[in-house]
Amino acid sequence: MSWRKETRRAERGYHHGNLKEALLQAALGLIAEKGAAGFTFADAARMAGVSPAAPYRHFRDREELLSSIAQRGFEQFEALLTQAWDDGRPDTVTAFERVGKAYLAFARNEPAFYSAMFESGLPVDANPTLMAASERAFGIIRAAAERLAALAPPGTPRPPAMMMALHIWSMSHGVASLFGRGDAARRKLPMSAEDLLEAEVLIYLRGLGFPTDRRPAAADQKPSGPPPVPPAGPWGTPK
Amino acid sequence: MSWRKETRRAERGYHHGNLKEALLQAALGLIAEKGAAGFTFADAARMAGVSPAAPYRHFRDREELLSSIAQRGFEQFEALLTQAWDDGRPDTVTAFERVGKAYLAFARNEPAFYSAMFESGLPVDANPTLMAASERAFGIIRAAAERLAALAPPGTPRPPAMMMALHIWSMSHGVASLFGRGDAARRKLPMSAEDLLEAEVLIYLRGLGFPTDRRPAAADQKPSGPPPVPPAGPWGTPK
DNA sequence: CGGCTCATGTAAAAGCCGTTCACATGAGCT
DNA sequence: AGCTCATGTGAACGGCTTTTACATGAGCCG
Repeated sequence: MSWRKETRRAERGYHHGNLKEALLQAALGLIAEKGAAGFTFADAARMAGVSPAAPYRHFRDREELLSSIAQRGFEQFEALLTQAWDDGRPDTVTAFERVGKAYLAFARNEPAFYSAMFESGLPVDANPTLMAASERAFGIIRAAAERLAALAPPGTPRPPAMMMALHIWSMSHGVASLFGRGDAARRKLPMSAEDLLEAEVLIYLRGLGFPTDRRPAAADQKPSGPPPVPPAGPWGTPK
Repeated sequence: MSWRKETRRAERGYHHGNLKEALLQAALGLIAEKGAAGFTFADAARMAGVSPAAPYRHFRDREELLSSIAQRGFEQFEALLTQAWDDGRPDTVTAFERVGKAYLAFARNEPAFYSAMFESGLPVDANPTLMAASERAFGIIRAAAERLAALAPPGTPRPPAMMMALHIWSMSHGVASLFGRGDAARRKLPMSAEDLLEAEVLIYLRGLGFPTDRRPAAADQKPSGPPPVPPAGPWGTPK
């Protein structure tokens, strides 16, 4: 029996022992449930079994708790994007699309973090730590764009990597915000958010001159290996 | 001296005369100032010079006021998009891009409406009237995409208009959300949000096979007339 | 072990907000 | 003139945020 030294039992005595962490977890659950706006400091305290004033020993105010969550969110986000990018393996275009999908997956699987990070209205640029975490996450997208830009087909002007990164970011964020959430503000879609974004990115990359129809950028990585399943095109099979 | 029969003078007697409208205006200002989350029912009442209970004669609760504002927002949004689209004049691609810019302009110029419509977390799909207004606004983008899809270059499979519309919407929304606001959550950009979106849409359209470098789709409208200023490409002059 | 100290938690209170209800007012109609 | 009902008021309830004074006990020092 693993007796985690945690929020088990209300008779934990006067001192909680791990309140800060418990509050963060409680808040995460509450935000996922009722949105960043509906989340309540007092509720988190109640859920942790402490008085409404206790949280103030660990967070200056409600906003700082939110910031902490956003901070963690950006860190997890960065980790997820890093993993998705996987340093561009097996090939740059494939990895690039995986990053886009990871963005969506994060929005869908971690609505609380996503909400705190992008929809809570907290001033990201006012908090240097938060800002830095945000920049690091975006840095992954930017690094991926850098690699992709370097593979621009010869003869065409090379697209600025920063611009590409911003474009990919805005596409991912737009799709995630409009269609990628569990049930809030959902709209009827003829396709999944994932497919929508994938097609969008593919069309965009094609617009930059990247070959995307068959094996993408075969000269990119080691030229051997089994060819991935060739997609029929950016929007399924044209009938 | 135009004595508008409005919120002039506090001595308006027991009855305000135009409270509903005054509340909407007050709320609009407050939301623009402090965000949809920070906006307060009591504050709106105070600003209109009535007691905190008065608004309940005109709105079931705070959320209904927010809904009303979102409703109006979608209507103005639709009007703006309609005007920008201008039935595809002078040519489809130009008008299409104008729609994208109008989206951005709306987000920038009407932050309160935009906030209520997209960032307030209100359940759009739970309110049929609101939903309908939202659909009508999106309908403009969809109609524009329809016209554009019909012009797809021969020989290539014709892209589904709905998909194009969703793509354009997500791009516009993504750029607007991330970079297009006054000062909240602003990020440093190497270019304006407008230019960023324009380049994004151009690259996307090119990816669909539309000619966008010189005179866009010259065969689209009346073939004569002065050629518009030819853009150097989607991302300025390659140096 | 005894005692000190300080981080951590509590209780109470002030001020705000949303919401409701009984009541007041007066605009508009007959 | 008088009636009626939409519209506004005041007071009250419960909940939230935040502050302040006080309580507790974990960890350290001798």
